[in-house]
Amino acid sequence: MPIVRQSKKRDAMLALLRATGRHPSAEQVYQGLKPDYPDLSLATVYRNLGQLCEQGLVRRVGTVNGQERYDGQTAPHSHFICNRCGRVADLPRLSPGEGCVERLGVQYGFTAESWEFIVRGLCEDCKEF
Amino acid sequence: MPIVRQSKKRDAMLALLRATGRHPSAEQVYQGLKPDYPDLSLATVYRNLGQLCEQGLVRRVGTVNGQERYDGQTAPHSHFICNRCGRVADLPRLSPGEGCVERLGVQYGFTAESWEFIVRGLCEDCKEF
DNA sequence: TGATTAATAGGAATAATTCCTGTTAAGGAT
DNA sequence: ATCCTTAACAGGAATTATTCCTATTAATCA
Repeated sequence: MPIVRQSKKRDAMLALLRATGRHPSAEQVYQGLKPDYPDLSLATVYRNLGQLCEQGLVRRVGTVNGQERYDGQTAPHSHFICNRCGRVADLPRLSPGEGCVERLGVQYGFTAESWEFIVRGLCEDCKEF
Repeated sequence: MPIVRQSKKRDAMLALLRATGRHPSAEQVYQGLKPDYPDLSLATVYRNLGQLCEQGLVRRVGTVNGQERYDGQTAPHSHFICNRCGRVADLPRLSPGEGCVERLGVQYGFTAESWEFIVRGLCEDCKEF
């Protein structure tokens, strides 16, 4: 595991992810930073997203229309995903009882590293088709 | 929405998905049926998986290593996904309190169509690295 | 200030999924 | 039973999100 150096672009990515509530895709992060970093490469975005996830600073939310979405908010919470427009919205924490996942791990023999609750449906705007 | 005709291959896909507990990918469904249906096409597998999902007979479980996984079990339950070997296992139903999602829908303005709880970590075999 | 190597751009490569064209066959109408 | 409409299909091409590769740049430490 190599040491992590300071990187302007990675810092900007994390700042963007923390500032937005939109749970952007890699492409959207790229488009969002391209104006400020004209020589930004999409490969750099993917590499840094992966690294930020490994560091636990960013979470993968799930794939929407074939594209992974990322979240810079690390406090535990859940997500709503619109099946029509692909919008990802935050929901309050929704989880089974305290210690529930741990007990299941013992029972089924796994070690839980993370868990998530996702609601899918139609958002306010898409309801009226 | 066109009428749904009887199809040997689609029936076989559904039977396979209902019989297995492995939550296979499209490719795995294809490989599993190829012996019995030598002229089966991967495009057919994808098309029928999509249709079965629309009909509510099959559920998408989530992407593991870039591949979507499918589940023929429609009774409500949750899933464990191994971060190392990609194994998907069933867990008992884990959900927030009765009516909780409905209340959130009212509060946040969405219409929920489905929800899922996913635990990720290391399975029994992968624990010992 | 120089050495080491993480970070990067840019473009090529990979691979899951979708699309397209001509053919086959399910099932209702005759 | 036979004809008609069109859903289902095979096979292969196209699309596209993501990863990989190579040479270059720059962060950090001695």
